[in-house]
Amino acid sequence: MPVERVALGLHSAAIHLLRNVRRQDDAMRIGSAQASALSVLVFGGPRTLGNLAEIEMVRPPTMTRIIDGLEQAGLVERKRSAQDRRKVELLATPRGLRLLEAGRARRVAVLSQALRRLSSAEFSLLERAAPVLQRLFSPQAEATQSKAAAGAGS
Amino acid sequence: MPVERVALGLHSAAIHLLRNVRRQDDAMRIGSAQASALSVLVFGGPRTLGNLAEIEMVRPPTMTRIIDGLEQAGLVERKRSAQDRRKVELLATPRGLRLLEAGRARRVAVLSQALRRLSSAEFSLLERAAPVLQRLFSPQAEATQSKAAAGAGS
DNA sequence: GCTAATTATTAGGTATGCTAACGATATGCC
DNA sequence: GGCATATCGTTAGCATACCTAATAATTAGC
Repeated sequence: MPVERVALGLHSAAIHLLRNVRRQDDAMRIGSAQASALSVLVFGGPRTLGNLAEIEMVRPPTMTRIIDGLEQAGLVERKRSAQDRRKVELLATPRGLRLLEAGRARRVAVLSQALRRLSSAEFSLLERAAPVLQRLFSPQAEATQSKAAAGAGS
Repeated sequence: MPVERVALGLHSAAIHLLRNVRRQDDAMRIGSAQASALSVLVFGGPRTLGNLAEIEMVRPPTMTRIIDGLEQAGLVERKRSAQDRRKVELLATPRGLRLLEAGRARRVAVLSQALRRLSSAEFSLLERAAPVLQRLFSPQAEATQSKAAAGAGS
């Protein structure tokens, strides 16, 4: 079955790719869940804690603690909603934005460096494969609305 | 820079791919680190704790506890090496093997199902891209040498 | 045979996930 | 208006997974 051989290959490649890229996040000095949550706030805009928990597919108590850390680090601000005082609005601070952009640049740099080691034929192959891979499990393809385009998830 | 666009695309695709595949692992009732370590033992054969820690890119104390859990669950056996009594040989039990094969089948099924939704041109593209992607961050490409064989780490 | 290196473990810290229970607020129903 | 109920976030307590530092056991070197 070639389908399953390709499936195994893609699975293994994805694991190794992320494993290497993720090392760069250490420089941010925040955990991966924090980085992912922050990226949603930076690239997707302010939202409530519950909404962010849903997007990140974690339970509210988990998000409470993720945000605790980000707030202590001065990367995110909590603000009680005026319309509904049960809700807490979350927004990235300028410092959070700068941190995330620097991290994204580092991640892309690692990947780009690996890509530059390829022959031009191999690179062109990946260039055409990338959009197909993105569609494979794109949020639109599923019923669930998954984490947005963020570009920094974990 | 097309290189960086491809890098971003591959990164995002890898995140979504693994997120979807990993959901299947919940059925195994063991954590992802345990599943990954077990898969190395099953598909790559017995090895020492330190060697496994290196392959999995975690520190020995972390591997000690990962194996603690697997041993308690009856999926892995510890055995002092006869040649060097400092070393601990790890090997998957028959039950560990069965569990992992069932899990692998589920993961591959999810991926294969997604692949089957592609056109034959798209599939053929991924078929050729998969080996290139695997080489991108393959252990051989790095300084380390012993990490090879595994074949299924997660 | 004493010293140094290697291997795994224990101890203790942080981050990330969960459920259950709670306080504060909003909504609905009478 | 007022009470019951639902919703939102938090606290409390538990599990997994990662780390560094220190320790015990064993092997290797001189």
